[in-house]
Amino acid sequence: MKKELPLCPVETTLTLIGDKWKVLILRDLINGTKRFGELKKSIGSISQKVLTQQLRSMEEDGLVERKVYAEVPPRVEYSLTETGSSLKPILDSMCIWGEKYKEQING
Amino acid sequence: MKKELPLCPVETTLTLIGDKWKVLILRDLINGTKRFGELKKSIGSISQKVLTQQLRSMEEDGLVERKVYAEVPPRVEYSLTETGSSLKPILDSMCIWGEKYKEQING
DNA sequence: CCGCATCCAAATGGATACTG
DNA sequence: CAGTATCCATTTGGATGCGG
Repeated sequence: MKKELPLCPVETTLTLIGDKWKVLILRDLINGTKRFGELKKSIGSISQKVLTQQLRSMEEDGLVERKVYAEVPPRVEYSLTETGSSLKPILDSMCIWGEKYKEQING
Repeated sequence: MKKELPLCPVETTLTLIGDKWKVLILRDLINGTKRFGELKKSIGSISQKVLTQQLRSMEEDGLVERKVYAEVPPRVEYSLTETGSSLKPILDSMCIWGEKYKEQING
């Protein structure tokens, strides 16, 4: 099921990262490789099913790399691709803006 | 119904603008004040109900200003607040990133 | 440990009809 | 023109149980 890209580039970006879970995953992986279980624990309220879905989707989009180790018990590690890492400045901007906004609200 | 802000600032920002429709509305309004009908026509595939919902939500969040003129037929104009305008750099970054991404894919 | 399959509840969005 | 109200189809996500 190939996603087709929207006409507007802003929308393209949003389609890829504009999701509550995806940004949280990105922020986690920016600090380095993590295992599935670590991600799940770190994000907290996400269900296993949804986390899997999001990771698969981001993998398809070329933002995340998935590495499976043939061990028992199994180990699966996720990391950002170069494309994924290139989103960092945007995430940082969003972070800064979000903080300012919060200040405005709370006075 | 007051929304409570998420813990992570990135998420805060995303809660406010991370929506297919909201970014499109923002991009439209960045170029100046628009009437309801203009927005609807410009965005195209959005339904009246959803456009109203999104605008109301953005108004509550302090991103958009709504101005009603006591005329017949009625005229309602929407514009960005200062807070809303301050999102422009982020939207621009997203736009640029989206274009690069598209090139990579179609490459 | 990681993830798939299934079932089910809730939220979302479109279509339509009606109003000041 | 710019909404509101209602109904309904689709999507989404949580919970649970099973499997490599």
